[in-house]
Amino acid sequence: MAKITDVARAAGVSVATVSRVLNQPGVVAPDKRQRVLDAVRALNYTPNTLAHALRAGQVKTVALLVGDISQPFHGALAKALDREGERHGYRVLLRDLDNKEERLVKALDELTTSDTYGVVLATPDDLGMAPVRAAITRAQGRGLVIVCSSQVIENSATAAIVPRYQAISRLATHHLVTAGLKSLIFVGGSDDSPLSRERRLGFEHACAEMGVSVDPDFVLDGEFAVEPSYQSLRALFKRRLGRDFGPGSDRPRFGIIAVNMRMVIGAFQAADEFGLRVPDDVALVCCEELPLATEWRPPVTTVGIDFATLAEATFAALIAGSEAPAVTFVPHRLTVRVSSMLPGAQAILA
Amino acid sequence: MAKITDVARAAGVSVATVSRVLNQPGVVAPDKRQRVLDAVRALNYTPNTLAHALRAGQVKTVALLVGDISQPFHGALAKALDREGERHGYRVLLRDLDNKEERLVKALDELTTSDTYGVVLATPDDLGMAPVRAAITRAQGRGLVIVCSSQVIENSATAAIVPRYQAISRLATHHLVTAGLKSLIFVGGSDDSPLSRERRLGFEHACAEMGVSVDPDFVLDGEFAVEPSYQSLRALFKRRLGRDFGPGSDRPRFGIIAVNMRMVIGAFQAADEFGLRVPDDVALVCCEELPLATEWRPPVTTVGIDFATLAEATFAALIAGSEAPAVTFVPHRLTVRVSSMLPGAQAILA
DNA sequence: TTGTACGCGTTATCAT
DNA sequence: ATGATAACGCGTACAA
Repeated sequence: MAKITDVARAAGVSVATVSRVLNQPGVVAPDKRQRVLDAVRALNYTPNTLAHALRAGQVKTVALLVGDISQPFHGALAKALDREGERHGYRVLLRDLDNKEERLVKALDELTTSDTYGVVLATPDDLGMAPVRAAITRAQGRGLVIVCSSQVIENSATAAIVPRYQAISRLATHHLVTAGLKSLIFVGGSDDSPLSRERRLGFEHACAEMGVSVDPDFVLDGEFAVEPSYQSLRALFKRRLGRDFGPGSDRPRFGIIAVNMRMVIGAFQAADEFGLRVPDDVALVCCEELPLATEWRPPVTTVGIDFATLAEATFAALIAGSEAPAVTFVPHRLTVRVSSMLPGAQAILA
Repeated sequence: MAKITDVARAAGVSVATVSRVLNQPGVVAPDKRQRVLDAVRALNYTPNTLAHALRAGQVKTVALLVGDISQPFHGALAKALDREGERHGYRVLLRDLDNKEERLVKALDELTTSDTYGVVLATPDDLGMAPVRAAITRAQGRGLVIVCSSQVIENSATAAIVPRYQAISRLATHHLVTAGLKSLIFVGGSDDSPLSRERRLGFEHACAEMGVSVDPDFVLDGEFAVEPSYQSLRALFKRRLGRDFGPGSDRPRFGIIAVNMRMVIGAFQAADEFGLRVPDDVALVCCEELPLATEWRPPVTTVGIDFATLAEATFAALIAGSEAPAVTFVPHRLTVRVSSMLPGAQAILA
């Protein structure tokens, strides 16, 4: 509660001197400097952030507008951003959008440069719609720096920090084909979403490259959730299992590429219901890297990005402001775990 | 970027009138009032939050200090707090503690009344340690309102908003015993944690009340994670399954009470490995209510609190400040799902 | 009802 | 090297 004038009085100097001691050390004479520091300690003085920011005309806060913070993926992102922000002296304001477009527009319209230096957009939902783009433009017009950590927004001057979605599902598919699998199931999202389309293309391209045919029936919409993934896989198994792919007479293994961990869970449950074991009967890869993938039994092979790297690139773009590149790609990584290993290979892990 | 003086000039009035139009509607003459509102629109004026707060001496931001935001439980809490804060005009600043005591102390020491109105503490870790209590006291001395949404902090003037942990595990246990189960396994945490002790007591009290004996071997430490829960259950099954409890000759069902969803996952995996089906061979209850419990297959019976209610009580305590009651209990609820149903009863759901 | 002027706590400019 | 003071944008007491 002590202010700079109190410190000045206690130290017997002017407020200007106190300010200098704190901000331009070395300019003030050693004796006065010491007296000021003593007074600061004695009075337990802390500069008023508000007054500082008002004077400086800049706030060290970034708003994280996130689709659904109760999803571990977004939680991990928030965590990484908080850590990275700490390094740069920024704080993170959290706004949960509940995956609603109108909440995003409202949240954007409420932000000001007096609250917030910049905004991090992170939602899988399509941000290309006119109302959203308009809200982004308005916010930018108010001087806010906006960065999107999930997708490239077409026709928008918003810096994007994105994984290569297509390359990720392509690598995941490649991994399974390399392991000798010929029958592959892709559990993705609806083609309405540009991101989902990207991922499906990655799957199909990889299959084409590797000479594996894609049965349209094997491309499923799991709606990014457990139940629909389970249901669609179950339906597929009912129709085709033992006829077109394993386990039939010779029980050939087949593969599943699932986009996120919830879809992986759905896949495990469907497989389980048909007596299929992972990885003995089914090899499985997930296109996002979360702690749960490691904790799962068997541990799940993933192709994913590192959240710390994503956060780092995001802050770099925020700080660069309008100087930031339009698109920054975040590298991804294939982490092979038991879920996609040949039964014989697992022992080598130990 | 327009300021109040710009609006005043455009409307041909003084800044005081503009301020009044915005803050004390009804005081200003209708014609001037309209001119001001028009000017506000035309200039796209937004009051400067910083200057406003500086003048008002109060900030409408609360800091959420959370153990690990990548856990869905904490994510759900953050989401609910964001929503409730919105209702009261507050924003939520997120700080992830990574379950580290020193991070908590540091985060608390960095907060000021010029940044933050109050602080919500939410971590399962023990907050009773001296360094933490000291940091809390320091923060309170600086005028911050502190509320703890996870536990009662002994010897501290911090308002607590807490579930009745003991009652929750007790109700979960009661539910299983009522369903006719005599062999119960409790997957909890280490007794080092006060919260874990509470939960274990709830389990034991319920057993005592219901005349069910507690085998100390059946009280496990799952460390709040998948793998340890899986391992400890697996070890127990190896030693005792088919000897002391089902499935033996007559395959009696038995029950598992697990504290959180990660432990439930571990339990499912251990059960699966021994060919035990939920709920046919094992009935299962989880002591926290998360979306994943519903999505799981089979859906998991839970005893848990409602996050919206928790958030509501938390903000009530924040706003009440020193007038807030020392402890506010959040009601819990038993939601019976398939995981604990008798095989015959499941059909009735449909 | 309306306008003038001051203060919120800082920092930077300008003298000294 | 140091001190007095203006300015950041707003709300309100006081005067008119």
